[in-house]
Amino acid sequence: MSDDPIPGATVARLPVYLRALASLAASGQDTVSSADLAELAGTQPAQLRRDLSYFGTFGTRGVGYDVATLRASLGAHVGEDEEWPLVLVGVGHLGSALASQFSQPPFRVVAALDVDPALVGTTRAGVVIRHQSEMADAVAETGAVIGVICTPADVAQEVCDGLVAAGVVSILNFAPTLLHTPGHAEIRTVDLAQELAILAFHESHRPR
Amino acid sequence: MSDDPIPGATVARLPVYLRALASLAASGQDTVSSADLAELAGTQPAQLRRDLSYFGTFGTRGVGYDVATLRASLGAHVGEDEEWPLVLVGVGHLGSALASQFSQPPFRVVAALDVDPALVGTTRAGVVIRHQSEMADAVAETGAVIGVICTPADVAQEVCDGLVAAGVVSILNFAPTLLHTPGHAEIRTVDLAQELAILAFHESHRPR
DNA sequence: GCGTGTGAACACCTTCACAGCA
DNA sequence: TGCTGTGAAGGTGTTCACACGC
Repeated sequence: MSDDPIPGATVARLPVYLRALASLAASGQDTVSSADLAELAGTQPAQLRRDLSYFGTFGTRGVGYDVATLRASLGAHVGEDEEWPLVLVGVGHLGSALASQFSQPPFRVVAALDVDPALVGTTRAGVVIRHQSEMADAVAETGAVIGVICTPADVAQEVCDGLVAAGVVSILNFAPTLLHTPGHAEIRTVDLAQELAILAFHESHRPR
Repeated sequence: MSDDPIPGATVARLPVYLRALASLAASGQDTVSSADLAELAGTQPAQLRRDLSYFGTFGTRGVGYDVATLRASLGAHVGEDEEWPLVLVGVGHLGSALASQFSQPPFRVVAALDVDPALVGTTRAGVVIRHQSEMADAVAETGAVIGVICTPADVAQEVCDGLVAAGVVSILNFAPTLLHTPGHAEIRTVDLAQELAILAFHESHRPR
């Protein structure tokens, strides 16, 4: 019941629930119903209850959920207790944006790499940018566990290979290309233009 | 069979197929099997054939698909023939990155807005940044159809309201917050940190 | 009474496996 | 023979609806 297989769709919603809980906590609310929390998270109440049921029993019937308790429990399951050191490869505009976005707990950018000599030596999110050729050293020294690729698409595969070789097995890829990997690293590709294309599809099929 | 309801999951894969087809076309290949195209797109052959079947019959049994024909047909369904004018709100690092990413056909950034006086008047992707207060005018003058929100989370909702008021009904939101809308505009929220959290979840549940 | 937790029904999506056609 | 197109099967995710406990 605790580490049975959690549906991927449920995992994807956990961060949303956590954010909603954080804002409830910030506004001083200490109890919340599945209806209200679902509303905040953009889901259905039944969906929310089902999702939570994979992790245990948190609510009180007739009352709802204790915000602080639920938040702590979910947070622990998502790994919010540990700190996740990231290595960022490619520090153009996108990389710079992510450097700050991804420096909030439980994440922290501990290394940033680029090939541009003009960028090497400058700072992002409190980290000095090093040259990409130092990847293996940078990963070893900082203990980075998750790699974030923000390079152009044509070099993303070799960057990915380098990260895997350096021991990074979780990779978030923002380059619009499919990455292949020898071992079983986990790679998630976020394709920004894809979302836009989906929007265009719906727009062009909109009933007029 | 042509405009029956297309599964959302299929729609989400179309951009991937189109990119794969583009790279095949670029490399001079004029025919491709479902197995090869699926490989390039990171899917299963049966999946690919099923997806294509929603749009018609494109292949030749025993042979495969004509790259150019398939590409043109899918492209038409996705709206690649028209040009989609975008209005970009919030031109920090993320907005700047998207300005260039989103200026490739069939998309074009036709207006960019920000509140920072230091940014107003400067140029991104060939467009001069205007002050956010001119949103209604900017949309009206440029005919922007899709809005892209790259502002901080705390102002995203009012930006969203402004866009809807200006007549923009398709919105891509990169601020980490849930947007509500009065009418039935279509809003897709891309939460960059969410993907990272999913990665952390898997990493912390990785068998050791 | 009220809201959770959950079996059961449902809808959606993916995969299999093979008939059908070049 | 080779590969597509697709009914049928299987799997995954969502919603219903109600028993249960505060």
